[in-house]
Amino acid sequence: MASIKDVAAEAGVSVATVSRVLNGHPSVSAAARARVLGAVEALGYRPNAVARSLRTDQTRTLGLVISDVLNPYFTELARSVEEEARALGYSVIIGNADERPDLQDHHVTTLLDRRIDGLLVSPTDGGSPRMLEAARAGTPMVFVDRWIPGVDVPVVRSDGRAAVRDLVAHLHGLGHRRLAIIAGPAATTTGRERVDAFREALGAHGLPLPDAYIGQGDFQADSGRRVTEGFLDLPEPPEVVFAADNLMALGALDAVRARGLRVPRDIALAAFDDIRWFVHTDPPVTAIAQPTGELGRAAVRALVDRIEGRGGASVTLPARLVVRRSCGEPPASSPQSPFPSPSPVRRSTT
Amino acid sequence: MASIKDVAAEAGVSVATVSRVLNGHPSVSAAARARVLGAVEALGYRPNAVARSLRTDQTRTLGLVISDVLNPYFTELARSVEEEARALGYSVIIGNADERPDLQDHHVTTLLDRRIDGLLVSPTDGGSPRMLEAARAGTPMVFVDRWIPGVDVPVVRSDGRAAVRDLVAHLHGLGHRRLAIIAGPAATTTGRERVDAFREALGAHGLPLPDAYIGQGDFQADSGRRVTEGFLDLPEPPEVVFAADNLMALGALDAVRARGLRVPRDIALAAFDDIRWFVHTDPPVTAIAQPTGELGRAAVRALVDRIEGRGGASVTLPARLVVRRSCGEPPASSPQSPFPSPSPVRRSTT
DNA sequence: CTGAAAGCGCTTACAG
DNA sequence: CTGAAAGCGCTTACAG
Repeated sequence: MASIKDVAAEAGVSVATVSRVLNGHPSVSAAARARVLGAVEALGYRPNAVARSLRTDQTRTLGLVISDVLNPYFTELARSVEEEARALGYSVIIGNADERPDLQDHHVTTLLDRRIDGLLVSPTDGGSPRMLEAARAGTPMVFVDRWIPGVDVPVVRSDGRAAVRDLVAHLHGLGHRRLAIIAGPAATTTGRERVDAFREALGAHGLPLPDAYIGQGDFQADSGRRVTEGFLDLPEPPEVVFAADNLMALGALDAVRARGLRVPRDIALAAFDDIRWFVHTDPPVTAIAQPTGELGRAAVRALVDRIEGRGGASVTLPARLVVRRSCGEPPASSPQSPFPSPSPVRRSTT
Repeated sequence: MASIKDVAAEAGVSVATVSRVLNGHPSVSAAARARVLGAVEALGYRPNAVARSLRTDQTRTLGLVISDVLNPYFTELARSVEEEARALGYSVIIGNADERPDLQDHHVTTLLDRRIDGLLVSPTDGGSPRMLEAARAGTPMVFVDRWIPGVDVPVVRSDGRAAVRDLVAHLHGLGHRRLAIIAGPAATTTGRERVDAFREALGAHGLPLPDAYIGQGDFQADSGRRVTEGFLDLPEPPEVVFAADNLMALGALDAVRARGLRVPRDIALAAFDDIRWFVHTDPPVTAIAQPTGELGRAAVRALVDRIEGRGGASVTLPARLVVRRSCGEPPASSPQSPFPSPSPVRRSTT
């Protein structure tokens, strides 16, 4: 592969001059510029990004460590991250943690070894020593979706509390009183918060959240299936299951179907995170939708601000409830939302 | 960040010795090794991968350019690729082309500039000059899922011909005679092949595939919706729509639902590529399943074989039909597959 | 077993 | 406007 030396030789100038025209430095004569450009063209020369990075100490690359690529929520997040990064002149390298702290740590280490300019992470746990150390050492970093309390890093996420309140009001209005949740790992903020928000919302209606109705999942489908089976085996099974993410909702559907039961007749289902397939499932699933694309873009902007020394602040965006049919038929009489709500609620038209 | 010089100073040895212990070179005294390791630990030293790559001319990194991250098929492929690569000591950088040749070219260029050791690509088109040039210049490369005819690069893919034959036999057995297809882009091999296989299978049953029953899609959901609307507007709409990938099937479901029609009562639906949600859609969707994980792993093995000078050959794996209910109820009388088939056919139990 | 030195492909003060 | 030179952080013959 042609190097800058080859170009210099071909153009009859020094490598310094070649470098200057390549980097748009103003002080190069038109003649020299033309000869260099000609040589670049003739040789099909492309600068070696590795050498450039070593010299300039910047890679123009962002690292993104997501919890699970197989989760459509994160996949959409990753897409918007890459898009915004590209618009700002950065590449992104994605590491998939598969919800495993050890894999997360592997990717954080690899990314740091490659000297990425900044790190975007949705932590699966409280953070490995390596990650915490990087944050402390000042590596530009921002948390997205999930975060680690006590670490001084901006957080870009959505707040689902109001939407969870709307969901519980919706369920209560439908006559449901025994509500259960498939929780995410307690080691994650979203794992804890969604349970807290759910419990708080139940409390507002005078409803309890007994321990038996809190199933411990790990944000992946199998755990949703397993927890749902447990719920169904209870002497008094819940009337509604709220899955804290879309994959656990998938697992719940698997479990319900495997028993020959029907949603919502035998048990109602709702999920955190909305995905396109929820419109076409049997029945369509009521879900809480996050502004995923906006989250990804905001996270990149915050990170690039950090990298380029412009601060970079936390951002919190609201989530919203999308009512479909998996919790029972809403009263047909009411064209309006059947419960008072301070936050935007959309009744799906599909 | 500590460099190798700092470690050498801390350990009281030369950088050459530090490098040797870091790389497991045998000729280092036990004492020197211990001091170096101690210094590494004390300083929290991590080798700079950028510098190492520049010096050794290898990055231990694979590039993967996929057609669309939002497509679960590619997402699963990417996951298995990363997994196998990691097992072999490589990282992978994913580029998402979003089915756009210009974006694909952007990622190929970026990846090549970063001097990845090898490139895995599922081309969205006939290949940009840059990609073709890289292949000709001997950059280790393998095509996965889709490929470019005439380019001397191994191809790892699955052959859906037999499964498409099984599908058509299934549809024919159910009494369907007017079968339509939502095709992928003609610029892609899978786009062309699935239509060819479908036409050929129809021919074997004496059925035509009129032009009006070939809708041009682009493997993304919106095109599936649009094409399906066109089919439904036909004076004589088809009885079955076969979507050449899962996203176009999603779009087809959108279109059918928007008209207040039902699958399979009003129109039957089948898809290429099986995804977990197809079990829970209304109705469950009959699909052709690829051995996606195995494809990803085989592709990585082939690529690493190329990189490490061990050849690296093409691999073709069979796809298989998974019958569900979206094409009509199969005759309940037959516990066996209702059609003769040389390839493995699984009747889904879900 | 060990170190001094060259060199990977760039960029960038510095001097002219 | 231009070039010679230093240097980014490593690895690896070469000599001892």
